Amino acid sequence: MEIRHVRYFVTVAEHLNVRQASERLHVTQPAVSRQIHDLEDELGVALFDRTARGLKLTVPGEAFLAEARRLLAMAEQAKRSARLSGQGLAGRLRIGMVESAGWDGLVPRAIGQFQKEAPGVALQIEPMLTPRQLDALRDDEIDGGIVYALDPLPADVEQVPLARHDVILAVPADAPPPRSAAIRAADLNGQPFILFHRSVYPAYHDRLLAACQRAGLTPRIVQEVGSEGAELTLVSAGVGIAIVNIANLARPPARVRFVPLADVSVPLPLSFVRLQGNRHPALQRFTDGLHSLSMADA
Amino acid sequence: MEIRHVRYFVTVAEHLNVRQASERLHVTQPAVSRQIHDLEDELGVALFDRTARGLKLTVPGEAFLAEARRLLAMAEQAKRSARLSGQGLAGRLRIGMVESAGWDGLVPRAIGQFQKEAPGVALQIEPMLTPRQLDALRDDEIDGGIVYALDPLPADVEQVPLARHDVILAVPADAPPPRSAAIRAADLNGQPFILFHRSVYPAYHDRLLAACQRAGLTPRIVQEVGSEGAELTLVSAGVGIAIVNIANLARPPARVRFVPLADVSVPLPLSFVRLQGNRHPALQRFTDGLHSLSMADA
DNA sequence: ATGATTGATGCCTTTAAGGCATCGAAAAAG
DNA sequence: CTTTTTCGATGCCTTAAAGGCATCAATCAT
Repeated sequence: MEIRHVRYFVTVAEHLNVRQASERLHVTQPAVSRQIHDLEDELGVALFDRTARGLKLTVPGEAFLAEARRLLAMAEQAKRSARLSGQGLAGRLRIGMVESAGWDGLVPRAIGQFQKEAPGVALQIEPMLTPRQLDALRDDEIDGGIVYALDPLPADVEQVPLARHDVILAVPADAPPPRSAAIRAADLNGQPFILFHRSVYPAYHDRLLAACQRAGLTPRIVQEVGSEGAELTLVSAGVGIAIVNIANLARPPARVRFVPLADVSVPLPLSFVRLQGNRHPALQRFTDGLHSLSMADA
Repeated sequence: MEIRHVRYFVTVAEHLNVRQASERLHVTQPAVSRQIHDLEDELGVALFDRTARGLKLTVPGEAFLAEARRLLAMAEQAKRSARLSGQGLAGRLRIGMVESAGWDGLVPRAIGQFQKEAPGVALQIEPMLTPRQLDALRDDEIDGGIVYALDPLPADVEQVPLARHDVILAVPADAPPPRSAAIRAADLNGQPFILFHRSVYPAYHDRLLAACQRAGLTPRIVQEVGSEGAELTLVSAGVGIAIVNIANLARPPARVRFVPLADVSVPLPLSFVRLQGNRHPALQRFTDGLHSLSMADA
């Protein structure tokens, strides 16, 4: 039994007339007649009663008709599903993302645009720090990632540069306002510092401290925490000050004031990454969207 | 796209190896290879990534695989459904029945046996009087009927004789017991009679009265009702006596006593009827069951 | 290096679907 | 009641497509 048999059968059952059905199917009447007979032979059951005025469905014919209609619908569904998936318009797309990338700038715009042009894709944004994302890519837990590319990336990882973030000083809102618009790092020696623990993101940790050293600052670290969010919580509480991602300007905590640092810079290249040769169509569509938006920005 | 393409695809997807799949499918490797390519061409999507070590499903391939499995299952289901229906082992069977036929004898046994051998068939028993059943047969409201064949049946109705019922006298339980085992009709002249209205079943009505006349009884009818059940209700209430179907012996009302009539007989040939040429497989199976049981009885 | 896999391809055979002409039966029209 | 039309079925041939065989190129394992 092939789909053709089923298609012919349903058409004949709808017309109860072989000739009309054959016209609709764009084949000759004997061809349809024979296919119906072949189908009946295979099923071992008469699907129609033949009369001089046309055909009449038998009881097994009616039973088969109901199933046949569902079968044809499902065949169409299968084709559509594969095609949509091939165009990146259906399925699931798992994207890892450093939290700070989502608050403003290119990334939220890209996500919005993608959901508009591919509403059939279930976009799963997974908040993750950069090192974890690179592992997740390998283990096929995510299809793409939005990371800070501090270390050189593995050779089989493709990269789309998105933005360049940097760091800024966060101080309690009730601290005395700085004398100038930007603070010099050396003036912060002795102040209580809050920092994330090195294991969270070693490369970032190392570069941040190196930049401070270069500017003549050896921060007196009073507390180490697990995330940048936790740093800002402690700054809000007045426990100390911290050097954090400039992206936090787009989501300022009420009790924190941000102050530019004149002589400390840790370039944070925000990038979209994916495994080279990954042919996931929705991923390709997402990548293209990012590309065109980052072109437009530049 | 034909079912063959889908079947080949699923087999290849399960082995991720064209040669192994081709062995399983009992065709050569190039044949499978080509069918998969044809399918991909039609869908406009690569379903597999080809590597030197074998194949790997693409994202659209995975999407299609899920649908393809359901499609194959449904194709099998459709075939099975038609075949079972053809053997009278699935579907629905609507049987009209005069109520009194179901209480005892061949009919309940036949129904029980049928449900045992064809549990997939939904057997719908529709209680109906004989004239209504003959109309219902015509209008395709029922597939077969269990009737009293008093009048000659229409030419296009087939008949399986099942049993011969007759009539019996029903009197209130608290009436004085009869002097002899059987009563003579003439002794009932003047007694209050309850009868069903002629329109309910004219042929039965006429024969019953004719049989009474022959035995010298002109019943004094005090009430006409719509069914035999209603007659027995009034007999229970002591309103009068009635001549009813002997099948009521198998379901005696508490306040009614049945007494044989020595000289009144209205043969009631219980028959199974169906339209000639009706090829309904479950109906055929049901008819065969009745036939074999009625043979066994005789 | 080399032999053993892998899937792909060219060429041919075989199978089956499709087309044309026609048949026989039955209903509709005369 | 005959004639005509319409119905699906069938025989014969053509065409299209699936299948088989031999072979290839690429890759991996030895």
